[in-house]
Amino acid sequence: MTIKTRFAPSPTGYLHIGGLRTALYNYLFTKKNKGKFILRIEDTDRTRYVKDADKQLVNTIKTFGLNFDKGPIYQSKRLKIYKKYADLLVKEKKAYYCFCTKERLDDLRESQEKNKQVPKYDRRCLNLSDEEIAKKLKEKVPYVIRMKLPDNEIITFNDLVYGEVKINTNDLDDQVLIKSDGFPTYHLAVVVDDHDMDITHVIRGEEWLPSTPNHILLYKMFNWSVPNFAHLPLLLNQDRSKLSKRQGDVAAEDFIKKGYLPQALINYVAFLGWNPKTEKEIYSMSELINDFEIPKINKAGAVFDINKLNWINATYIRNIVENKKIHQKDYKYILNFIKNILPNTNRAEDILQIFSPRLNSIIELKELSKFIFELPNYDKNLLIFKKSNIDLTKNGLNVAIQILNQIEDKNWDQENLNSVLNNALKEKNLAPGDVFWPIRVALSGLEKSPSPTEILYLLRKTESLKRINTAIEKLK
RNA sequence: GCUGCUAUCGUCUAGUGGUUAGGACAUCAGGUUUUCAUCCUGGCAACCGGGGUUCGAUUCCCCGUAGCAGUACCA
Repeated sequence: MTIKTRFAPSPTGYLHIGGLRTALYNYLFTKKNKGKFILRIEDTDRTRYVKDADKQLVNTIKTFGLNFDKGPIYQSKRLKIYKKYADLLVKEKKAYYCFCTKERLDDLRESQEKNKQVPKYDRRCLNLSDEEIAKKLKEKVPYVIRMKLPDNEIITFNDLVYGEVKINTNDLDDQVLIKSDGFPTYHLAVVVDDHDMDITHVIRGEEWLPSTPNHILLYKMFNWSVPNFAHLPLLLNQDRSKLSKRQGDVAAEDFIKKGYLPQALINYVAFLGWNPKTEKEIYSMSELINDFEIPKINKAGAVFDINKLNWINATYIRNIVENKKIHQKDYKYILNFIKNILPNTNRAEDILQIFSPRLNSIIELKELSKFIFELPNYDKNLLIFKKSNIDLTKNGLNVAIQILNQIEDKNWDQENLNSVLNNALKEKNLAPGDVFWPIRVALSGLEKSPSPTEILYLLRKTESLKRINTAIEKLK
């Protein structure tokens, strides 16, 4: 049997990082088993619909390389199908019309909570006579359709991640299937669609575990075969609550905008709740596909840790820059990113080369490279190395000016700069701290920066000499 | 409240009826270096608690405890 999975986000905005992981696991499982992966847009809540969020979602999923075989399929275009099935259940007395108003439902819940009862629908409309129903329908009283749960029945299912789960129907509610606006709820739509699309494995977040019995009941009411379920442990904030926007970025797009590489994010997110049981940490998509197995998924929620993401992203960046020939596409991606955040330079490649070892995300380049475009104000004492003094520093800078001046523009590269400076150091018997340190400060104005030869190279001759002269002036 | 799920370093995790409980991130210290970063070396750091079962339990069972989720005409 062909494996079929789906990722089914609702278009309420960005792609949540948890959603990204759900999509990823679906994708990995599907590819591993040579199945089909469907994208379905669950747009049944018109009040939460965000314009074009669906397009954004599709784009984002694609930038992560999670290509789907079919879709996107929109639930809002399948209204008739859901209604047909809901009507069928009503006809078979497996579901019923409910005319209760929102107000009554709210009051009911309130009083139940006050009396420490389980808040659930009291089935007032279950026993309406056919005449009463017909009358209300004729009067166009708004209604919903609710599923009728069996009493005191234990629903057992075998979750691929959590194992055997048992829930008594008495603890469940008669879920609404069709809302008063005619749209289906998630519960109906998900069951109808997953059946309709021959989904074999439903891989979704753990928050759905408690309502899975409702879904199973629905499958049984329709006489459909029940798919496999694999519920995924939740992604958590630092305080272990469900990952939410409150405590930092949760939109996958935001990470991309900050210069996290899609493959790094994929790599990181894959390891949140799943582990290949090896000690390898860096996995490409194809390696993930190869090693992915549902039994290796953990049960406990995982805290999203930006530190580890930073490390993985930094590792990817360094690797791509060090092996740019192998990773040409990724290298270009980074360069393009740099051109976007630093539009006023034609030195993107040199900047990347020099700063890549100190980058967690590409956006950090903006801050790190600032001094190249504008020399910051700095205290003249910063020019003097801790083991040196003002006279030695002045001397060092003057020597630097002299020898740098002799270097021709065409020879102005790191290797040459380095050897010329080192030779001068030897010949004149100067300490590195009297030459390299003050040059570096003169050029960057910073306490911490890349090495002097790197900055000299970035700044080129004219600007470098100008900045060193400025430093000498400061020391007078 | 009710129902369900979960529980190994701060974090992500590996692992076992007998282990010095392993790795990675973070952190700390040292080395390299003109600073920073990279890189290298090393250190600190965990089996939620209580009962069983057992010669022996972090591992199996039970009970607690804690955390989380669900409890919508949201998904």
